[in-house]
Amino acid sequence: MINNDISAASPGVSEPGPPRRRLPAATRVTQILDAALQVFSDKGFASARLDDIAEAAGLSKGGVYTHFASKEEIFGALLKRLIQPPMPAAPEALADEEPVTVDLLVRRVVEPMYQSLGDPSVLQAVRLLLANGTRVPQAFDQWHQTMFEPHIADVARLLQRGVRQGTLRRSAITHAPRLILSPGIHAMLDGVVRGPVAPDAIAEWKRLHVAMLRELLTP
Amino acid sequence: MINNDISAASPGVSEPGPPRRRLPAATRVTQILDAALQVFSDKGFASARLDDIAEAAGLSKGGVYTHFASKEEIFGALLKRLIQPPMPAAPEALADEEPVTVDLLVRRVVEPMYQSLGDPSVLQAVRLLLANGTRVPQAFDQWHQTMFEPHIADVARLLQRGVRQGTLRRSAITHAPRLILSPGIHAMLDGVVRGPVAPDAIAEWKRLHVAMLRELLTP
Amino acid sequence: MINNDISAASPGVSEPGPPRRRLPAATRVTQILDAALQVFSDKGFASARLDDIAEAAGLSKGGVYTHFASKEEIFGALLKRLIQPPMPAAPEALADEEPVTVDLLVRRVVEPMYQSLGDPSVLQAVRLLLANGTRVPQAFDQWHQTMFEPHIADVARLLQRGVRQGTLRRSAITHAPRLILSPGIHAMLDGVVRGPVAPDAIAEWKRLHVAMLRELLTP
Amino acid sequence: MINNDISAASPGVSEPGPPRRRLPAATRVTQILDAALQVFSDKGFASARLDDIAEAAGLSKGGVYTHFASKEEIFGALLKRLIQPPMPAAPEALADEEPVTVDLLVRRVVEPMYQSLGDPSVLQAVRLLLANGTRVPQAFDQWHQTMFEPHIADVARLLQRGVRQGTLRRSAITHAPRLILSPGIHAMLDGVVRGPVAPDAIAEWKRLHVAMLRELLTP
DNA sequence: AATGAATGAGTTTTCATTCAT
DNA sequence: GATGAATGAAAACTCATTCAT
Repeated sequence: MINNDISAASPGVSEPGPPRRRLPAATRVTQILDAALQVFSDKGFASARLDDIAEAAGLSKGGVYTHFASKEEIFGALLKRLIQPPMPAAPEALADEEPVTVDLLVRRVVEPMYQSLGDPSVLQAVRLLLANGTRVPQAFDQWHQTMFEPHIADVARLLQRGVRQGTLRRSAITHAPRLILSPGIHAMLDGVVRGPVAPDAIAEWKRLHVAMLRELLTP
Repeated sequence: MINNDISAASPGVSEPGPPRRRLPAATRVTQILDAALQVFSDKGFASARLDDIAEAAGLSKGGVYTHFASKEEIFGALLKRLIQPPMPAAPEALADEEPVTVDLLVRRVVEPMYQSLGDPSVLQAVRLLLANGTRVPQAFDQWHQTMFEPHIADVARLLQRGVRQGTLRRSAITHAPRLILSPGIHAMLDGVVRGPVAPDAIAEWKRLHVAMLRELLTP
Repeated sequence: MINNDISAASPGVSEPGPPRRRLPAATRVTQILDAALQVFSDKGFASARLDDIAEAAGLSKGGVYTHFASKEEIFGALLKRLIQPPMPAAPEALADEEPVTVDLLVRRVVEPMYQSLGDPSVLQAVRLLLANGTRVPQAFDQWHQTMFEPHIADVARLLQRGVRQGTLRRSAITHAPRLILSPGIHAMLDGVVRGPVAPDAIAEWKRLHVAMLRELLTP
Repeated sequence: MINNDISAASPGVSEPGPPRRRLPAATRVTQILDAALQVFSDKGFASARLDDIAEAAGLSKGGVYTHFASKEEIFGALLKRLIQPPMPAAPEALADEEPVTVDLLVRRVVEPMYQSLGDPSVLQAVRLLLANGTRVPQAFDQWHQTMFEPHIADVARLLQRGVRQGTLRRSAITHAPRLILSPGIHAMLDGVVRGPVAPDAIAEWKRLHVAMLRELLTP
C-alpha cells in the first residue's frame, strides 16, 4: 500500500540547489576521507554508498569522482592515511643509563594506549580495520607492523633491560611482551563493540591495568 | 582467511553505453508520468513493468529511479496529478443578477461533462482510478472531493437561486443536485466499459440529457 | 536495518498444522470462488496472489490447484458465475391488459436495482468487472448483454406500451430507455467507489429516483 | 480499448525443472543458516549474494525465500543463533566446600576460552559479529550479555570466594574480574585479524596466560 | 484431497560510474 | 570543480506452478 498522504506524493522537483563552494583539492580530499572513515566504519565497505560518503563530505556524488577514481581508491587512500604516518609517534630513544621501571613502562606504553581509547576516531579506525581489513590483506599486516610490532619490539627491549638492570621482576610478561597490552586491547575491543568508552571508565581500566603490571613486575 | 576478494565486491564494473539526452528533472517527471498513465491504464498497476514505463518515457529503467523511489511512488504521483489540479477549472463566478435558467445549467454543468467524455485521456484516468484506486486508500475520496463535490456544491447553489428566482421549477433535482449528473455518469461508465464513445453517440447522450433537464426544470 | 527484536528473528518453523478438512469438491469450488471474488475485486487480477485466495478460502495454495488448473481458470470460472445464471431474474411476463404505470416501472425496474445496491457482493462483482473485465473482452459484452440489455429491452417495451396506453407521458426517457437507469447507475458507481452505501442512503437515492421518474412520466 | 492481453499478464509460465530434494523446514533452515554463516563471514553482509547462500545450502534462490522473508532476516536469524543458546554452556555449580584455587579458575575459565580459539567456526562468528554487528543494533549488547557477562559474574563469585577462603591472593584481578579474560581476548582478536591461530600458538598463549594468573593470584 | 517446500522466470530495486551542463 | 541525470549490470525479491509426502 502506498504512502497515505497523497499530497506528499510528487517527487522532489529539486531546484538545482546552490552549487557548493569550490574548495582546494587537498581540503576536499581530507573532507572526503573523513566522511569515508565515518561511513566505512559504520557500514563496512560494501554497504557504504558513494551517496553516503558524498553527503557526509558535503558535496555531490559526482564531486567525489573529481578527487577519486573509484570507491576502492577512496578506501585505499583512507587505509593509507590510517596506517601510515601520524598515528604511531616513534618512541623517543631512551637515555642509556635510565632505569626501566614500571613507571617508565606505564608512561611509554600504557598511557598512550588509553589516550587513544578516548579518541573516537581511533576506535572508528580500529573498527574499520577489523571489519574490512581483509579486503586488502596487506593492509592488515601493514597495520600490524606499523602499529604493534615496533611498539612490542620496543617493549621487549625495555623489559629485557629492566630485568637485566634488576628494576623489573621476571614474569610471564617479560617472556611475552605482547601480554603487556592485553588489558588495553580488551578495553579497546570493548570500545569498538559497545561504543566509545566513557572517560572515567577509561581511567578505571588504566588504573587496574597499571596495578596489575605493578604486581607482576615490581621486583 | 576472510577472502573478500576485491574483484568480487562491487557491481557495475562496466562502461555504460551512450546516455540518452539529459533533461531537467521537471520535464522528465512529466514524461514519466505521461508514460505511466499510458502503461498503468493499459495494463493495470501490477502488470505494468517498469521497463515499459521507462521505454515509453524514453529513458532507462534506472533513470526512472532517479526521479521516483518506487513503482508505487510513480503511481501515487500519477494519481495525485490526475486528481488534483488541472482538471476542475474553478467555475467563474456568476453575475449577481444573471438568472439561472436551464440553458445556463447546461452551459456550466452539462456541456463540460460531455466535453470530458470526448477526451480519451479522461476516460483513461477514470478507468485507472476504478481499476487501481483501492491501492491508494484515500484516492477515491480525494477524487470525489476534487472532481465532484465542488461541482455539486456549485450546482446546488445555482439550483437554489434558480428556484428562488422562479427561473427553475422545483423538482427532485433541485432537492438532490447530484442527480443532475447522473446521465453523464452513466455515459461515462459506458465509455469506460465499452471503449471510447463515438462523437455522435456523445452528442446523442447530451441531447437527451438536456431534454430531460428541460422537462424537469422548466418552470 | 533489521527488526529490532532479535528474539523474534527465527522463521516460523511451522508445525505442519492440522491438514484441513477434506471437503466435497463442489463445496471447495464454491469457497474458492467466493474467496476469489473478494480478492480479485479488492486487488485486481494481476495483484491477487494465489496465496491470498487460498487463505481466504481456508486451504493451502496447493489445495487450490486440486480444483483449478491456473489462476486464469479461477478468474474465468468466477466470471462465468457472475455473469451467468442467478443474478438477472428473468422478468415475469406481463399480463396483456395490465397498464404500465410509473408504479409498475418502479416495481419492475427501480426497486430491483436498489435491492442489488444493498448487497455487498453485487458491488464486489461490479467492481471486479469494471476493473478487470477488459482482461476477457467478451466478458464485458456478455455482462452487458446479460445484465442490461434484456432489462433495457424490457423497459423499452414497457415504455412503449405505457405511452400507447396513455399511462405514461412522452419524455426523454421514453425515447432513451437506458436513461431510466441512470440515477441507479450513478448510485452504484458511488457504492463501488466509496464503499457500500448505507441502507438509508440507498433508500434516499431510490426515493429521489422515483420522484424524478414520476415528474417525467406521469401523464 | 484497455488491452490487458492475457498472455502478458502473469509471470512464470514455464515448466519448472526437476525440484531438488524436499526437506523438513527445520532442516532446511539449519542448512541455510549454516550456509549463511559461511557466506556472510566470508564476504560480509552486503557482498554476500542470495545465490551464494542458496547454492551453499543446496537449493534455489527462491527456495530460500520459502524460509526467510529477506536477506536481512537470514542475517538476523543467524546472529540470533550465534549469540543465543548453544555457546555458553552454563557452568556447573560448585560444591560448597571445594576451594577456589588458581587451578580451578584455569579449568573453569581459561581452558574453555582457548578451546574456543581452536574452533574456526567460533572465530568465524566473532569476525562476522565484528564486521557486521552494527547492522543489528542490539546484537553487540546481546552478545556481550550472553557471552561475557554470565562468565564474568561467575568468575567474580569464584574470586570472592577464593579470597575469602584464603586460596587466592588479593590482586587487581580480584577487583576487576574481567581482567582475567584479557589475554584470551587479545589472542582471540589476533586470531580474528591474522587468521586462525595454530594449535601450538594457542597452547603458548594459554601457558603464558596461566603463568600470569599464577603470579597474580597464588597466595 | 490437501499440504507446503521447491523451482525458475520475470520483475523490481540498487548503485558505482559516466558525462552533459 | 561541482552537479545531478542517466546508464547498465548485478542483486534482491515475487509468485504461478509443480510435486513429494
